[in-house]
Amino acid sequence: MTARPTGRQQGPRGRRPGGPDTRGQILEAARESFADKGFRATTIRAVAGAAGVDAALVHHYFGTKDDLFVASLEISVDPRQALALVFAPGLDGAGERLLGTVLSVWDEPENRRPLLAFLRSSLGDPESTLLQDAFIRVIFKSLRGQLPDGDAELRAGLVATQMLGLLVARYLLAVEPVASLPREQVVALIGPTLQRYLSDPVAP
Amino acid sequence: MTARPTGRQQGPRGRRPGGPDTRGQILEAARESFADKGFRATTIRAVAGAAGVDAALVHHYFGTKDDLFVASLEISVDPRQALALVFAPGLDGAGERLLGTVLSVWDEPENRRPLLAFLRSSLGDPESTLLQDAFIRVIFKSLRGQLPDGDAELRAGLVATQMLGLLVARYLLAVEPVASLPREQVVALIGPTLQRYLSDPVAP
DNA sequence: GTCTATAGACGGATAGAC
DNA sequence: GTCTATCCGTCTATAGAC
Repeated sequence: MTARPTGRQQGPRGRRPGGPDTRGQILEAARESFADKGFRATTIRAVAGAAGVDAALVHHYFGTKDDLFVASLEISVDPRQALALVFAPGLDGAGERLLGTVLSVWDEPENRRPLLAFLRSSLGDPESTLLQDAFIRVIFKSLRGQLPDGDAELRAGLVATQMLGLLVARYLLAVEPVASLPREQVVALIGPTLQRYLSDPVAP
Repeated sequence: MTARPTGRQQGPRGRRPGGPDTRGQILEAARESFADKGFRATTIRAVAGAAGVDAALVHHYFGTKDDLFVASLEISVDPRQALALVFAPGLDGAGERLLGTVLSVWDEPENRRPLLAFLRSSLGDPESTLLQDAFIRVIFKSLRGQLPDGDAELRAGLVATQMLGLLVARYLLAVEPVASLPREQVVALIGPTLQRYLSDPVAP
């Protein structure tokens, strides 16, 4: 569970690990439901049921449904930092490195569900605009900042189309054979596309 | 309104056009809401309100909410037919032709909302699996059928990632500058990617 | 810490009057 | 054709007992 390392508000003087970690179980059930069904279709009651507790307990630990959603979105990577590492060696090969990094984050089991939850809810519920805009803009801006000026905006947009589509097809819709392809093969097939969007001429 | 040309179940001996086409207004309001907010977040009451009628009338014309959704999904193009036309001249240039065709369909005002509604609801509400699978499989199979054998499945999947991502970024999320780019420029920028997925070697 | 009870809203769908 | 009235279900959230 990724709940521990973040050190958020536990119970006032919380129980030591070893007993049944109810809070963690609730959080895990929430991640699963948000990832599979999105924000709206997820009900507190269902989450509580899956965790084997009462609905009121969910509120007790996490507050409102929005709070629960936010709590279930934590991942173990800072996107800006990861992006900086990708572009540190220069623009050459950045397409492959970018893709490899993103896929390795998504393939990490503890990140998968939070990311899926975020992706699905961003696309499905257009009123998540707060988070959506906040997060996407951070990544987008960060990516744009790594590119040479002039066409940076357009290049970042092109990269976004291919990257977004890959994530949707591979993880959200599970379109075969893309979903089952080993990571290295995806990088070999699609990395060059990203590289072209990053460094090929785009002017008319 | 695309309601006329399809000739579905009107009232038993329906009114001639000229009066306020209530049914059409309801349908238009439904398309807008489904496109903007997805299936779940759309309420019959809100649709009725936007159309200036009572909620019961919506049921009277369209039956259940699912029926209304299905009714709002009609577009003026048969995907299989369009695909066949794209691939008729051969594989050369099929990437650009495919992209141009898809974008021209999406840019048609009367198709835009039905397509958006379908895309948003497919991605957001995973229980639309019936429609989702039906439709996507039709397109996917149709596309695959146009490709030389061997890697057809993989090529179709790769094309899907780029196409899907473009549609999501351009129409659903409206990521700039991709959303505002003229169609021809999008074709020039992304068409070659599709062409490579269609005809470049993919074997290791 | 965990649950019972309940308030308060909202939404889909139907019956039937006009 | 259009609306009023209403039933029934589901959901979030809170107060408070154990």
